Amino acid sequence: MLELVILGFLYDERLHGYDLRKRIAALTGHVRPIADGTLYPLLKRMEAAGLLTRELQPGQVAAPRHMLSLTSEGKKALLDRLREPDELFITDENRWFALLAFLRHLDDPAAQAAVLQRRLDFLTQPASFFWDGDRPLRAADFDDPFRQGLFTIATATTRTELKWLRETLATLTQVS
Amino acid sequence: MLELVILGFLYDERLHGYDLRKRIAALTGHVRPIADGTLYPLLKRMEAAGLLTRELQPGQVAAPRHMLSLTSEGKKALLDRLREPDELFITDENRWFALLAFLRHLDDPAAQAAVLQRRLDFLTQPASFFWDGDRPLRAADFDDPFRQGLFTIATATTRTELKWLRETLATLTQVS
DNA sequence: GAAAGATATCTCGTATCCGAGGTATCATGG
DNA sequence: CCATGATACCTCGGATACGAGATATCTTTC
Repeated sequence: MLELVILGFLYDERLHGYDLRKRIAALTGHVRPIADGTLYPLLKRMEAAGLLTRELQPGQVAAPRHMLSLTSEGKKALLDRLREPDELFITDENRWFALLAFLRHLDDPAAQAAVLQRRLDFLTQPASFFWDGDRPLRAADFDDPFRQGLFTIATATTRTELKWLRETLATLTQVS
Repeated sequence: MLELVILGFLYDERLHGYDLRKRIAALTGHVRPIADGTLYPLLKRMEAAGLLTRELQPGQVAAPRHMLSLTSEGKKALLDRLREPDELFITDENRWFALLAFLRHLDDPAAQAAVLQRRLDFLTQPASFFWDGDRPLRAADFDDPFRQGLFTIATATTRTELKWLRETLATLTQVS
C-alpha cells in the first residue's frame, strides 16, 4: 500500500525522502506518520527495482538530500496499479482510499470510470457485510448496542460512497 | 488484530478452529476470509502463551476437532485490550471496529463509556484528516474529484460515528 | 468400493510494516 | 565555540498476515 502512495506522490513531483514522509503523514491527517524504518528501505528496494532514481543534492537546510524521481517504469507501475482490480477487492479500506487519492493520474475518463464501476460492483455484491444470506441486515438484528453502532457506521459509510460513486460515474461517462 | 478477534469470539463460547474461521469470515461479510496459514499457527502461539487450551474431540462430521476455550488469562487479556487506549489511536479503522464488536464483554457501563470517550476525543482532536492547521477543510479545497470524494466519504463516516458516540455515551452514563 | 467433496488442521516461505536505535549535517542561541 | 534541535538517512530485529501446498477424516454419490 505504501508503495502505491509513494508512486502516487512522485508521479508528478520530485521529492526527497523526508518531504515524501511529510506528504504521506498529511494524507492521513498526521494521525500515524509512517516510520523511517519503513520508508527508507522501501525507497531503496524501489530504486533497485528500477521504479525510481535518486540524485544526491548537497545539504541546503541540513543533511544532504536524495532527490527522488520516478522512472518511466515507475510511472507505468502506478498506472497499472490504478487499473488493477486486485487492489479493490480487499477489506482494507485504507488501500482503496489510497488508490482513490491518486486516481487522477489515470488520464482517461473511461479508465477512471471502469475503476469506479468495479468498486461499485464490489460494494453492491450480495455477499457483503450488510446481508445475511439474501436478506438485508438491519441494526435491530444485532443484540448489543456496540455492534449496532458498528453496523450503523458501516451502513452510512457505504451509502455515502455508493451515492458518490453513482454521481461521479454519471459525470465521467457524460464527458466521454 | 486477529488475536483480539479470536479472544472476543472465544470469550463466551467454546469453538474449534474451523468454526472460528467461519465466525471471523462472517464478521467481515465473508469478503476476505482469513487464511488457514494465519489462523492455526496463531492459535498454537496463543496456546503456548497460556491464553487458551484445546481439547481434542474425535471426528463427528469429519476430521477430529480441536475444541478451544479461553483460560482465565485469556479472558483477562481480552478485557485488558478492550480497555487499552493504544488500540484506539491507530489509523487502521478495522482495529477499532474489531474492538467495538466485542466491547460488550467489558461488563461495566462506566468502563465502556471511558473507551467511547477516548475514541470521541481522538476523532475530535484538531490534528486530524479534516483540518488544515486550525482551519476546517471542505471538499472544495481539493482540486480533483477523487480526492473530493474521499473527503466526502470520510466526513460522512466521521459525522455518523460522532453522532452515535454522543448518543451512546449519553445512555451509558444515564444508566450508571 | 472407488471417487469426490466437505471438513479440519498443519508447515513453510514471503511480504509488509513497526520501532528502537544509530549516524551525520547544518543553523541558532547562550 | 559548544550545546541543542531540526533535518535527513540508515540498520536490524520482530510482529503480523498471506498464500501455496500438504495431510487426514468422514460422508455422499456413482
